[in-house]
Amino acid sequence: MINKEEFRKKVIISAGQIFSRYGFKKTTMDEIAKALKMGKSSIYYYFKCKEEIFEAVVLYEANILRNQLTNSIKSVESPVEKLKNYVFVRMKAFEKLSNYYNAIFDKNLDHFDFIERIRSKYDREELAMLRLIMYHGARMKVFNVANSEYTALAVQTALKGLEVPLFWKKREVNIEERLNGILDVLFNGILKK
Amino acid sequence: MINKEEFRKKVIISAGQIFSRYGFKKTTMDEIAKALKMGKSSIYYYFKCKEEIFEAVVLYEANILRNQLTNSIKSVESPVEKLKNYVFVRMKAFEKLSNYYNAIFDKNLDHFDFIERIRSKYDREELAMLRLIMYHGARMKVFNVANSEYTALAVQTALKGLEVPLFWKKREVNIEERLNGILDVLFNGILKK
DNA sequence: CAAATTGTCGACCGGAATATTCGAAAATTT
DNA sequence: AAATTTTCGAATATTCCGGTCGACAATTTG
Repeated sequence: MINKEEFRKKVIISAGQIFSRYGFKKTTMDEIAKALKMGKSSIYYYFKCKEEIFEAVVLYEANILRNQLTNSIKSVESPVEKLKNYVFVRMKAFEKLSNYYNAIFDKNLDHFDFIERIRSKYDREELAMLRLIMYHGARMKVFNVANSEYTALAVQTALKGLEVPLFWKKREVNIEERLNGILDVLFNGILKK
Repeated sequence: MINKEEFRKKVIISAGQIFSRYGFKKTTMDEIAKALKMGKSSIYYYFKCKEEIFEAVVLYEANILRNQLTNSIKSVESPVEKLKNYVFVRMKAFEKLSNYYNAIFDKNLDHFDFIERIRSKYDREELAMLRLIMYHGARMKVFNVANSEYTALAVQTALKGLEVPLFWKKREVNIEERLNGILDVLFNGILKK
């Protein structure tokens, strides 16, 4: 291997797929090793413990999500489209990530405080992005928002409401439907008539 | 509970969902019990062991599949449609079932010989269905098959080829695409010009 | 080349998780 | 109220799995 960092990334990607399928607890080091065609012990040369791998995976995925979101709003001009894109990409990502969360909320609440740190950092970033969208929409006289800060917060809260059924395994509920509902209400309450 | 059989069915359905998600090994009796809102020990009143539950689940699912397949070919008249329906239903089912198999093929090859028994019985039934379709198609002068027995065997072999990437976790490959490819080739080689 | 460093791995350990048992007791039937 | 069926908590037995260790292969250094 040329580079230690290089190999760590390989592990992260490989382990990420398994974690996302089975969650933290149900994923074994043996599986990760086998997926890498490697002895289990070798992995410990690159990572201190299983938890460290998980942490790296979450960090990595969070980064990808951030980029996807940024791109999704840069790719269109209209504020409406920006918001729509943002919300859809976000939901898609969280749907995929729900497995990670299911695993965490199981028991190990004490450990994994790093998840909370990532989460709150991400929350702040999200708020900034949403505020930007709101501000931009207001500037272009498409949105009717008095205070973009507060409106962004409201939107964020609504989006979080969508996560709940995603993580609380009530899969029957059609998320897409709800999402469209929220967007509909949102726009009709926000758009200039 | 009115009836022991009734309750066994409840267990089978509930456990089936968990097995299909996590496979045999990664599914715990605790999870099954919790899903049933029941003490773990109570389940042992109805089933001898975890393996017996799994066996019952597989049996149950195989039965459902058989019915779905029978219905799918009864629901249309045209031989082409019959074959198409059959193949699609079959693939859909196997996609769903792939988790069971992943779990089994992992290590426990010694146990679970009952799977092989089910499998070979199912194979024979499938062959019979396919032969019927072939025969019917020939009768209606839509298919150009000399020996429906051999043609059915060929079709079955092709279908099994589709399973491989399904179970061997090469999820990237688009199965639907391959399936359409196979059907295309199949019909153009089989249909009367 | 040899010494040092880096990387890989099999074998092993101990604690945790988990399947299964058991007896007691609740619930239901007789 | 006795008998039977069903449930369950606690205990047990067993397997699993994260992590360690030392040997050694591979590579680098000098």
